[in-house]
Amino acid sequence: MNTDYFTIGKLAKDTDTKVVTIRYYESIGLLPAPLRTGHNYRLYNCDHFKRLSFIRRCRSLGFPLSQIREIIALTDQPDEDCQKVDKIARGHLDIIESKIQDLTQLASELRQKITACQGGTIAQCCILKNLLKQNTTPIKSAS
Amino acid sequence: MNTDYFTIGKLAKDTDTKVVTIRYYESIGLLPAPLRTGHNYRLYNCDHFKRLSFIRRCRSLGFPLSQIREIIALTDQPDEDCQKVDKIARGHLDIIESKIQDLTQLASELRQKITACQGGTIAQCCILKNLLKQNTTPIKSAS
DNA sequence: ATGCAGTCTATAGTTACTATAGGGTCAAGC
DNA sequence: GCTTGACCCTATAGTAACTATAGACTGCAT
Repeated sequence: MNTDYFTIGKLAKDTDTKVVTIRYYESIGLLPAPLRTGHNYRLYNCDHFKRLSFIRRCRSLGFPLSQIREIIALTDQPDEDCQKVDKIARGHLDIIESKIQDLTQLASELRQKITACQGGTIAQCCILKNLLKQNTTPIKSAS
Repeated sequence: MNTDYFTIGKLAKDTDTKVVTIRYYESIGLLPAPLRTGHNYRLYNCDHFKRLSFIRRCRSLGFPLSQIREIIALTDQPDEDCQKVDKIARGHLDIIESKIQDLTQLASELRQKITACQGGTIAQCCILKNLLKQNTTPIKSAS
C-alpha cells in the first residue's frame, strides 16, 4: 500500500522521461490525467509510475505508441487469450529484423563506395562519381 | 545534347518518385524550380532528371535530406578536397552501423520474451509479465 | 525580498513525406 | 461539340513522437 504522491519532475526523473514527454503522453490519452494540487500542479501516484515505466520499456524495445496503446488495452481484459499480445510482439520483431537486413545491405553498399575512394578533389571523388553514374538520362519518350 | 522537356508525371515515373515528393523537393529548394508551360505545368529537363536521380539514390542509402543538400553544395566546388564528402559518408555509415547494433540487441531481447511465453490468458502472459516486472515503485523520496 | 528551480498552458518546429480539397488542362472517343 | 478520365495546379493539414519556445505562476532557500 503506497499512497505517496509526487510531482511531474520526480516522475520524470524516476522513469528517465522528459517532463514534456509525460505531458505529451497525457495529452494523447496514453497516461491518465493525474490529480492536481490547489495550484494546478500535477500529482502522480504509484499507478502512474507503473504505467509510465511500462510505456517506456516498450518504447525502448521500439514499439510504436499505437501498439503500446493496444497492449495496454489488452491488459484490461485479463481473460482474453494471450495470442493477441504474442501477435503484436512477433509482428514487431519481424519489422525489426527486416530493418536490420535493410540496414546491413545498405551499410555494405556504402562501405564499398567509401573504400573505393582514394581522395583527391571533389571533381575526382569516387563516392560522388559512384552515386552519379547510373541513369544520366530519362527513358526516351517511352510511354 | 538533349533539349527534351517533360512533365512532372514522366519525371516521377522515370525516377520512381511520387509527383508530390518532387513538388516537395522543389518547395524546400532541393530541386531547382523548372520552367512552366503557358498553363503553368512544370517542364523538366535532363539536368533535373540527373539531380533527382542523385537525390533518390542518396535517400535509398539512408542519407537525410540535410546531408544530401550539403553534398550537392559540394559538387559546386569541384576543386575542394574530397575529404568533406568522405566525412559525411563515413559519419552516415557510423550511424547506420550503430543502428544495426541497437536493433540487433533489441531483437534478441524481444525474441527472448516471445519464446518464453507459453500462451494462456492475458493475465498469465509472460511477455506482459516480463515487461511489467521491474520497477514497480518509484525511488522512495530520494533526491 | 530575491533568486532560482520547478511548474503551467499554448503554439510551433522537427523529418520526409502523404493525403485531401477544390480546381484547371489535355487527349481520345462519340 | 461534349464528355470522360488521366494528368496537372495550389494550399493546407496530417503523420510519429516528440522537442523547443514563450510567457506566466509557484515553491523554497537565503
